[in-house]
Amino acid sequence: MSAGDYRLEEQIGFLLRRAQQRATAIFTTRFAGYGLTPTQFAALAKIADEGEVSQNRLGRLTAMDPATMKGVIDRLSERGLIAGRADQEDRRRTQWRLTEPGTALLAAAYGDGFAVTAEILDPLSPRERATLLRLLEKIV
Amino acid sequence: MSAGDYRLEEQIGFLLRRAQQRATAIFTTRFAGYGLTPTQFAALAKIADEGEVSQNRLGRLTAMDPATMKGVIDRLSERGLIAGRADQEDRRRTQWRLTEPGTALLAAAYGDGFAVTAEILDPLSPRERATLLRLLEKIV
DNA sequence: GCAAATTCGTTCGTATACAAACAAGTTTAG
DNA sequence: CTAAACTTGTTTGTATACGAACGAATTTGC
Repeated sequence: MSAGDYRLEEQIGFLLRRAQQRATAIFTTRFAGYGLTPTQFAALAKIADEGEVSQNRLGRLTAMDPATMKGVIDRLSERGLIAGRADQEDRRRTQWRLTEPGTALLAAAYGDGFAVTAEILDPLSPRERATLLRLLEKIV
Repeated sequence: MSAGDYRLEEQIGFLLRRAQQRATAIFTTRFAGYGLTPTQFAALAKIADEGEVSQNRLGRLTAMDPATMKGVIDRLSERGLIAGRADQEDRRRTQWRLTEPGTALLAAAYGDGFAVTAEILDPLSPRERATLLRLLEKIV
């Protein structure tokens, strides 16, 4: 393979990066009123699913490493959207849950979460959407 | 739509983020010896394609905004992989090109660029690979 | 020909993202 | 039982990523 054959635009990594840029841009526009980033929204949604969850477990559920998770938790906590309590069984752990304002904000934002997904996938037919999700699942 | 219907794992934004994480991890492993990040490699490859290119134009070609592009250019320049010269026609512009070490490093790295793409797409059949690229193209 | 609009590049601030190294606590193996 | 291995969470450093605001240079519209 010679250098001249390498076309950046056709590399899966480059396409994934651009697709994520568009997805993030759509999310940012739609969520401007909430002041939530994609990862913050993901964290809130997963805490809601779990009821109460430790920081490391939340990181695994939302695909964030511990160092990244800490920053997200700190910002949500400072805003009063989540609250932590020391775990009695394992003194290394903090268990996090939604506060009342966090629950309310998340309830208000869910609809826009669906709208973001719809807008990202808008250029595709229903069949193509299912195919894309299936193929992405296979390479993650 | 109720809150309970929102499944983070099935949202296209979340899948794109995870897919890019895997792609970046594969790239990082394969390129450890070069000390190049995905964006740095993309910038070098595009400068090679263009011969000489301004900073903003390179940003458009590699899908980086001007603020991001500056950091990438600075790091490549500090390493001596690229060199800039003032544009005579437009005094706001700097034109960037590969240095000899930059050309040599890029030539050595291209093969690993193909290998990264192959490894990311390894779980898919040839037909699925083409489909994935086509669908991603439609949503970027 | 000149004011308005645009482009080029920079700086600042905020938010992921992750490697590496670490302390403290918990679990496991022999 | 206890040393080794592992887990949890933190800190530091580097690298995207981008909004916003800016000065300087160039192009456009009339």
